[in-house]
Amino acid sequence: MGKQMTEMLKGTLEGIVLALLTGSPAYGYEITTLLRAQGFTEIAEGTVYALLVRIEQKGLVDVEKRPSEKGPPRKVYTLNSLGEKELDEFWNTWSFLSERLEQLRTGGK
Amino acid sequence: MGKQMTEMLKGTLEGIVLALLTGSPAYGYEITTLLRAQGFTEIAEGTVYALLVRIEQKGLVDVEKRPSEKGPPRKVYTLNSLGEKELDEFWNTWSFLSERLEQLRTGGK
DNA sequence: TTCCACTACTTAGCGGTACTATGTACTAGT
DNA sequence: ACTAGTACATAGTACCGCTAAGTAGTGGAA
Repeated sequence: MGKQMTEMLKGTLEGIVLALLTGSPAYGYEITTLLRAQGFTEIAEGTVYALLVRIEQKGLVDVEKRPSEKGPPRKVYTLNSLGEKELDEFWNTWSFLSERLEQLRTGGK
Repeated sequence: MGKQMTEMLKGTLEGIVLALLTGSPAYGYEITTLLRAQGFTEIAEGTVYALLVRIEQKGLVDVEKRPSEKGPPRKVYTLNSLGEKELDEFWNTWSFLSERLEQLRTGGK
């Protein structure tokens, strides 16, 4: 992964994962493949699992363990109300930053 | 500063400063006030100076010391060709991330 | 049956960046 | 003499993504 992207993902990756969870619960391995399908081809597996531990400890998601047909049991994450609130704030923060940057790019000093 | 914003600025603040420097050189204190005027009201002074040291050491800017009418001498930073190249890459990285997030926000799973 | 690939999760240690807090130094106004 | 504003510097901290390595289960190829 490029260094720029690595740094830029700090703070946004959590929002991306929370956004992925809206509406449809998912488990770690699934989220990793989802991210890769979305273009984040170089996201490290460990990064995702560590992030999931974090958002679980922050109480943003509910977790349920389910058996898998092929491999160890899955940990399925569901966005809860606290998580939705956090996601809302994320979008606000993102919008602010995004607007400033768009302004900067189009020459608005 | 909100924690979300703090994390999200990682990787983008450098790009923002480089963008601010395109066309018009500036010194640290000036850059800090410019950032605050753009809405980044809680950017810490120390953050900016540390960032300037970094981009100077990476060779992205040229530096010139100029006396000030009111206070210690200023260090004026000018974006050089390497800096412009870095800024280009920054915009590419930003565009990629921005597009993915916009897609996520508008329900595109 | 041994080996490999895929699925699925975990964790210790590292590097980079923004923040906190504090300090230095110079000028001008009260 | 004191304060506010200008201007820069830096040691220490926290957070987060990456690297690397591991554990555990299933199924197919050799």
